[in-house]
Amino acid sequence: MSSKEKILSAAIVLFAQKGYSGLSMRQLALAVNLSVAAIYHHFPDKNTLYLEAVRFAFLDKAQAFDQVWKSDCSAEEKLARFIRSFINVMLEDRDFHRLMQREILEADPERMQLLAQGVFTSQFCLLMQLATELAPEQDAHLLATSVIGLAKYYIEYQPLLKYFPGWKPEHEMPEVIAAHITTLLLNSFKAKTA
Amino acid sequence: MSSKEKILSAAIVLFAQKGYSGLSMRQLALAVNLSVAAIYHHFPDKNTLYLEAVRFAFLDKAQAFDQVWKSDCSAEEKLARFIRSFINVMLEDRDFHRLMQREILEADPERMQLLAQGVFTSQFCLLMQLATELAPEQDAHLLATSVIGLAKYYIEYQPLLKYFPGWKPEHEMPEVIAAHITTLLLNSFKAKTA
DNA sequence: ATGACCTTACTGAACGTTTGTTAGGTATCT
DNA sequence: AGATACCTAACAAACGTTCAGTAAGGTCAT
Repeated sequence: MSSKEKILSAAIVLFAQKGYSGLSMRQLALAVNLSVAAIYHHFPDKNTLYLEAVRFAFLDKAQAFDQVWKSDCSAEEKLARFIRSFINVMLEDRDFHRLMQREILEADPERMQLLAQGVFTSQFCLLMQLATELAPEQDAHLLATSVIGLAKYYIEYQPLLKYFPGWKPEHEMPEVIAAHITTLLLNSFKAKTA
Repeated sequence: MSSKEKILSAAIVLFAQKGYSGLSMRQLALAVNLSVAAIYHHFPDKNTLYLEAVRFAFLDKAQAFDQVWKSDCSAEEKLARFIRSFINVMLEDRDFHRLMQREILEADPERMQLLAQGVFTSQFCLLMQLATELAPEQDAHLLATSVIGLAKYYIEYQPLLKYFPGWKPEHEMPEVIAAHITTLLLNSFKAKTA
C-alpha cells in the first residue's frame, strides 16, 4: 500500500471518529508515521484531503449490492436480500457509516448533490423500481426512502436504543433487525393490495 | 433573558452548526456580544458549557408530545397524531435536531445513557405501549424503533433526498410524510392481524 | 561506467494565527 | 465591604501551512 493510500485510509477512520476540525494534521501524521510536511506533499491542504478521503471511502461501497440486483428471484425475496445486505455492510464498516453520518450533517448543498449523484443514485433507482413492483399504487420515492430509513435508524441509534426499556441483545443482530423490517414492509404491501 | 441563558441559546445553535471543536469560545463570545472572560465567569470550561447547552436544549422537548398521549381517541389516531407531532417538532427546531444528531454521533456511552434515560425514555415507553395495543403479537421495542426511525430518516436525509430522481416538492411537506408513514405502519398491522 | 541532472518522497524547523484558559482590574448593586 | 457581572490583556499550546534541504532512484550524454 502506497503512502498516499495509507494516509487516506487513516484519514477515513480518524475523520469519522473526530470530525473535520477535531482531527489535526499532526495527529494524522503521527497515525501514519510520517511528518506533517509529507502529507502536504501528497495533498495540497486539509480540505482537499478530507474530500478525497470521503470519495475514497464511498468508492467501492456501491458494488456491494450488485449481486442482490442480479439474482433472479421474486421481488419479495429481492427486498429481503437488499435489506440484509444493507444492514450487513453498514454494521461491518462502521467507519464508513460514521463518515456518511458526518457528511449528511455537515456537507454543503454542493457536496450533498455530488454525494447523491455520484454514489447512491443508482442504488436508489433500483430500490424504487423494486418498490413499484411490490406496491404499484404507492409513491416509489417515499417507499424507497422508508426502506432505507428503517434500516439506517437501527444502525445509527443502536448505541442509544440499548438504554431503553424492553431492549434485548437480539435487537442488535442483523438477521433479527432485517427480518423485522422486511415483514413490516411486506405486510404493509399485502394489506394495500388486498 | 439573562446573560447565561443568552449564552446557552447561542451555544445550542452554534454547536449544532459547527460541532464541538468547530466552535471557538471567541466566536461564541462575539455572537452574544460579550467578552470571552464573561463566558468563563458563567461556565468553568468549554466542555461543561457544551454539556449544559445540550441539557438545556433537551429540557422542554419532551413536553411537546404530552397532549398527544392525553387525548382520548383510538390507538390508530394516536399513532397518526404522534407521528405528525414528531415530524413537526423536528422540522420546526432544526438546531435541536442537528444537536441531537451530533450527540448520537459523538457522545460516549455514559452521555448516551444520560440522554436516553433523562429525556426520551418516557416517550419511548408510551410509544411501546401504543405499539402493543396495535400489534400485540409483535416485539414492541422493535416496532417503536421503526416508528421513530421512519420519521427521523425523512428529516435527517431531506437535504440528500431532493437530489434523487423521482423527488417532488411535496415530499418535504410534514403532512405528506406523516400520512405516508402512518398508512405504511397501519397497513402492516392490519395485515398481521388478518 | 560515470558524473550531471531531474524527479519523487520525504524531514526538521519555522511561520503567523487561533485555540482554551487565566490573571488582574473595574464598574454596579446589595 | 462584599458579591456579582463584566472588561482588557496576556499566557502557553496547538493549529494549518510553508520553506529549505536531503536521500534515493531513474535518465541521459559522454
